Amino acid sequence: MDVGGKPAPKTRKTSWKKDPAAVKEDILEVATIAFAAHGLSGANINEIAAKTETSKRMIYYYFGDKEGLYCQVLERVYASLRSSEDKLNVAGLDPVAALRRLVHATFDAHSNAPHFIRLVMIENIHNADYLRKSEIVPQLNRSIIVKLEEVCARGKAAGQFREGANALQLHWLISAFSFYNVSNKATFSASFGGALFGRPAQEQLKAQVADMVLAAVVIGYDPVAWGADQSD
Amino acid sequence: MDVGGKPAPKTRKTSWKKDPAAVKEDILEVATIAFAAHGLSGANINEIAAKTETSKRMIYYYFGDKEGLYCQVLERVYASLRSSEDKLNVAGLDPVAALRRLVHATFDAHSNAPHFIRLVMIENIHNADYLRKSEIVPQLNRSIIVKLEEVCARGKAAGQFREGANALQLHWLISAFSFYNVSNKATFSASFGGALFGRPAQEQLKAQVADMVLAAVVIGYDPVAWGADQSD
DNA sequence: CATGAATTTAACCCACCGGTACATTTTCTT
DNA sequence: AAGAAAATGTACCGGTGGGTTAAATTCATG
Repeated sequence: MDVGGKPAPKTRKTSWKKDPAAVKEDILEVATIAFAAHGLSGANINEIAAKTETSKRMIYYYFGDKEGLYCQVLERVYASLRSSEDKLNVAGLDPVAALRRLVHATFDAHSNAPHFIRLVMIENIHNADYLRKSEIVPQLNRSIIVKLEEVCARGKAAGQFREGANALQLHWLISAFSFYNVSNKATFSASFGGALFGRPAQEQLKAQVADMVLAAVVIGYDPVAWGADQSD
Repeated sequence: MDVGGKPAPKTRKTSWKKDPAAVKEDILEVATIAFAAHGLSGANINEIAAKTETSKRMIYYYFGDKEGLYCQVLERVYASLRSSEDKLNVAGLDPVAALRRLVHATFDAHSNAPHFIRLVMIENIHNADYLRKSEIVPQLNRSIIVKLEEVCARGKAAGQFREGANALQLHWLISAFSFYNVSNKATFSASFGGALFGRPAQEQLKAQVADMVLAAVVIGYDPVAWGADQSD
């Protein structure tokens, strides 16, 4: 009955909010930070609840248990990163420029999404047990592959890309750089110093990485960034 | 009596062993697996103790507390990986071949050291707080940089490598591939399928990665592996 | 306003687990 | 043999923290 859906959820009458969506969002926001900081077993539900506008009981009311909360945090953060990737439009660009733009954007997106990185690290510690249960994540991830496939196809059609160029492998390559750069910053710095993680070094790294990817895919590409400054 | 120092550790008189080193090793071995599997907070001391030849009491006797145990596990696993790297001798090889060999070896070493990978991941979750306290790890890590520097120097002297080639950046590149390939296997497979993680695909990936690194560093290098099979 | 469903509060429970107390056994030294 | 020191066994503690119980409050609806 009544197709129009529920009455606009914004109408708060007197004292209470009765705004479940907002409460859930609040919990997810806090939980994201907590799980990203301490992991699944390391995060503390009481602490999470304390930083919330609501109470521990509500966490269990809406999410069932700790794992349920964790799963939704995971899905939310995946969706957020992929949506930031989707904003990128490379359809009009020359394939080489498009690919370079994609590499730069992925590198930056990872740099700017530390919560995502940490949660994926944590999920890998758990052998992706929770991610595998998700129905939305695999679908989310299609989009980046589609985008790369499209660029590859155009590059090959233009005779610029090698025939072996492969979207999945490309994504693996680009992700490896971009992910490791954030995920292993702590141990890498502890082992070798922080020289690579300052502003200029990161820009140079980004340019070099793009150059490497292009050199791998583009026929006769002549890398320029290695040892030189390069901007987009 | 007896010459050679302590009485051969095998001579058990009556009941006890009196072999603290072996007991510690046993504990570290079990703890490595446990911490790698569940993380610092996730691992359970009682469980670790149960899988040991000895008792929980001994863990605290030798390692003080959980964190003390974790730290020694971490150092042990770092030492193990680096020592496997040290076995590799590239001094006699042409710089290009030497670098390719180094990439391949690093890739394989990471593939074959899942415990190391997981513990480094876990340590990154903890912002390398424990690694930073270690005195031996930074020293261990010098050796790989030294080796790369030596190859770079030879490559430049021979006019084969770009002047911008830099050992630290190279190590970062090589590690990024090799590490990500193992660390993110679970989530990557969950997201995009396991196609890249079978035997042949891994070999191809390894060859392509080596090709990319070489293309970045070697003047006028013409990549061959992208899309073709290539062995070492 | 009565009713019942949705939402929220406060107090509580209790298993688990990191860590310890204390006694005891074995080995080493002399 | 004796005593010190190292190594080990056993039993226990107590707080932490995930999860629950039951009752109260709010809101939509008739």
